[in-house]
Amino acid sequence: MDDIDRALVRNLQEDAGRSYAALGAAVGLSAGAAHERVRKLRERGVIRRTTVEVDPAAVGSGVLAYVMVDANAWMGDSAAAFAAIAEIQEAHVIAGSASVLVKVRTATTEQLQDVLRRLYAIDGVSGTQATVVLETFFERPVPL
Amino acid sequence: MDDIDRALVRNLQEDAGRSYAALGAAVGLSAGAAHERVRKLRERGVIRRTTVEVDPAAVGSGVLAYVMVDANAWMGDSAAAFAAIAEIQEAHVIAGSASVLVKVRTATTEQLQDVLRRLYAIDGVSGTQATVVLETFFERPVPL
DNA sequence: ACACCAGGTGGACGACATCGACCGGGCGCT
DNA sequence: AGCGCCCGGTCGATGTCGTCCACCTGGTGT
Repeated sequence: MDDIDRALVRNLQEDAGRSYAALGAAVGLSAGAAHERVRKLRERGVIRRTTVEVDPAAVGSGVLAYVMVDANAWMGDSAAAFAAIAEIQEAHVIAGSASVLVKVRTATTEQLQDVLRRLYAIDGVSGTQATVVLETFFERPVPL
Repeated sequence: MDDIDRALVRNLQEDAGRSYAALGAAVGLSAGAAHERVRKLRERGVIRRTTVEVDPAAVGSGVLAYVMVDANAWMGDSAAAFAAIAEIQEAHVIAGSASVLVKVRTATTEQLQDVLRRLYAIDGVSGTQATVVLETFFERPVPL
């Protein structure tokens, strides 16, 4: 994981469709060498997968909210219960007054309310506090 | 934006490296037709870009925190000020007691503290409340 | 000083993206 | 209702690119 690897990852974050020849040229390597390094980055799990960034509003998820979930029980083993709610994009166990922080995307605020209802149905959940996003300044890849 | 488009996007979210032939087969179309639909999805901005998902811990961003930023002024035009802090991965204007919610990734808690210091330096920022993530259950693509 | 090896180069081969010519079915117009 | 237009599809040709391999080189440890 040297500077060249970091440059490769940065390039792929910008555009994963870039050719290995272009990738190599960008970091001063041949196409074959660039290919080999990227292969190893995948193998090591540094690169998890190559995916596509979607405009949430265009696919019917115009409403974004963060929900602090309070609990009266140990939530460490409840990942599956949160994953079962399709509208939840992220779920984290947090330090602080609440127990879990989830990121929710829905089409409407009514559907957001429905997600809150389903959150309450999870074992151990004692309360929620939703924060609705008014405007997203930016969302960008993991920093290097 | 019909069911076929949704299926295509779902497939590309899973693996953007999939061939157009495989993509077409998955939705009952020829490679050419699949290619054309994906091209239009990009053109329309439904697909913003094709990128690579990176393991944050592997690139020196093992600490994740959400920070509620309080302000005593209108923050609507301050996107650039937040974008200038490289460790900030997301920044949203929110409804509620705080003004802005930011997602921060750093290597250490010391660096997190430094980010908080730089947040205070932004015009209009009057306070911060950081929530450190202990464990991430999951992070997944925008739901369809 | 020598041998080993991780990591790089360049070329060959096959697969895949990309484009164009052609086709069919749905919709609006007369 | 009939006609023609056009969006969106299939199929096939072409060139680029990913992928693999054989060979090379510079650094490291004994």
